[in-house]
Amino acid sequence: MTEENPEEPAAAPRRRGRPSRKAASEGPDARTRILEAARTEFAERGYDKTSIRGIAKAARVDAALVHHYFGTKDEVFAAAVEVTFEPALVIPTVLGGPPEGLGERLARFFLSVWEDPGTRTPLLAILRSAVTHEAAADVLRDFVLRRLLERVAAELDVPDPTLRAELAASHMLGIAMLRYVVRAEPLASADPEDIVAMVAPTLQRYLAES
Amino acid sequence: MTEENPEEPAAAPRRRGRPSRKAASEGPDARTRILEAARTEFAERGYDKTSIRGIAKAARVDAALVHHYFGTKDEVFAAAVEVTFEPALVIPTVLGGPPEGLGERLARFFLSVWEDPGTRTPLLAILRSAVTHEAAADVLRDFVLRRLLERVAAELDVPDPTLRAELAASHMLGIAMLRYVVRAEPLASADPEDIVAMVAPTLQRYLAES
DNA sequence: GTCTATATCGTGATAGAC
DNA sequence: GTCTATCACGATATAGAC
Repeated sequence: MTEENPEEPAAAPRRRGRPSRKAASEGPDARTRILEAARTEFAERGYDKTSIRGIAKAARVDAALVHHYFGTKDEVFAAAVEVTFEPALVIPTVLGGPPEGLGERLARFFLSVWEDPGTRTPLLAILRSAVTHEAAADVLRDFVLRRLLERVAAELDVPDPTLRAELAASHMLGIAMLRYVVRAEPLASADPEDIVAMVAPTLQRYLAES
Repeated sequence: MTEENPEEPAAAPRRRGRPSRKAASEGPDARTRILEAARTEFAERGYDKTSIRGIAKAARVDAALVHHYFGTKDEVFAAAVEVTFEPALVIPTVLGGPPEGLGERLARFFLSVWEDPGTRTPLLAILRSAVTHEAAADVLRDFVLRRLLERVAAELDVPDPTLRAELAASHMLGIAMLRYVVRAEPLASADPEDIVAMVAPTLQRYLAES
């Protein structure tokens, strides 16, 4: 993991003549590269172990440039995990439709979000960091949980809707931990649809059954 | 008396005259104090943010003494979370008794372990560290999960027993995350028995129902 | 046994040259 | 805009005095 970078498209064959001025800055511009590098670094290492220098190296820029664009490390993190993640998006997808399919729709939506690397990376960054970094824990509590749970809970016709919604969330969080963070078998290699089939009835009971 | 409580940084009033040689070594001996301090430090801050100096300060000893007794930081961590946690203990308690009460016994056992600070602290240390520190993740995978799950799974009379046992574990892990690590409401303040009542049927379904 | 002193390194952040 | 140079700090770990 020294020089090669995932973004670099297929090691172009060695060109002759004078090197292009853009040789070291192919692909997206520096700002975007920094943001992407920050996301994957925070996702893989968590907040504490991620360094500005490490982000800079992954983005193939100078460390000072990271500060120049984003300021402090906290601000880099905030920018990296700032999720458009509009919670409204989940409402029609999951809550719409027949109530008896709620658990299955939620389980499938949850897994699809985590199976897609594009959406998984910032979530991993938040999860890996929330355990020790208070600002990340705030993001998890206030955005991922509160804004989402209170909307879901508002639609439920059960006693203790917020507690039930949170228990459902705790199960999904635990699955994310074991499957994507700790990578414990057999869950880490299980077929997503098998997980959906097993988990859906649980979510259904929490959210729709009294 | 909490005179040697690590949370209270030695609030002893400033004494006059020549310091007693024992002033800094009241209570348990240094080795025990270091171990206890290490447990709470790792539990509260996670592996990365915990420093040998911090442990030494909490234990009111010199930092070099920590190295002298336990070696490197990794070895301090291993000693701190080395859980006697005999998995055999859980077998009769939980698996014994009528099968239809399995979920409830497991839920109650799980919460009792986490509600007791004595058993919670090393588990918190493992959980907070496993997210970023590979050695801690190994402990979580190999000891807390594998040794426990494979015994439980061996007793189950359902298809996919290990996957089902792990799904049950994922739910409990998620509850531990939200209640004890992230402290998200309303789960963080919920009555343990209410949680048992809600979660028991879920565990029951995973472990005993086909 | 305990602690002082230190070697060595990596961190976040800033100032300022080009 | 980009990068060099540097500051101030705290980390692990060790050598060795008493």
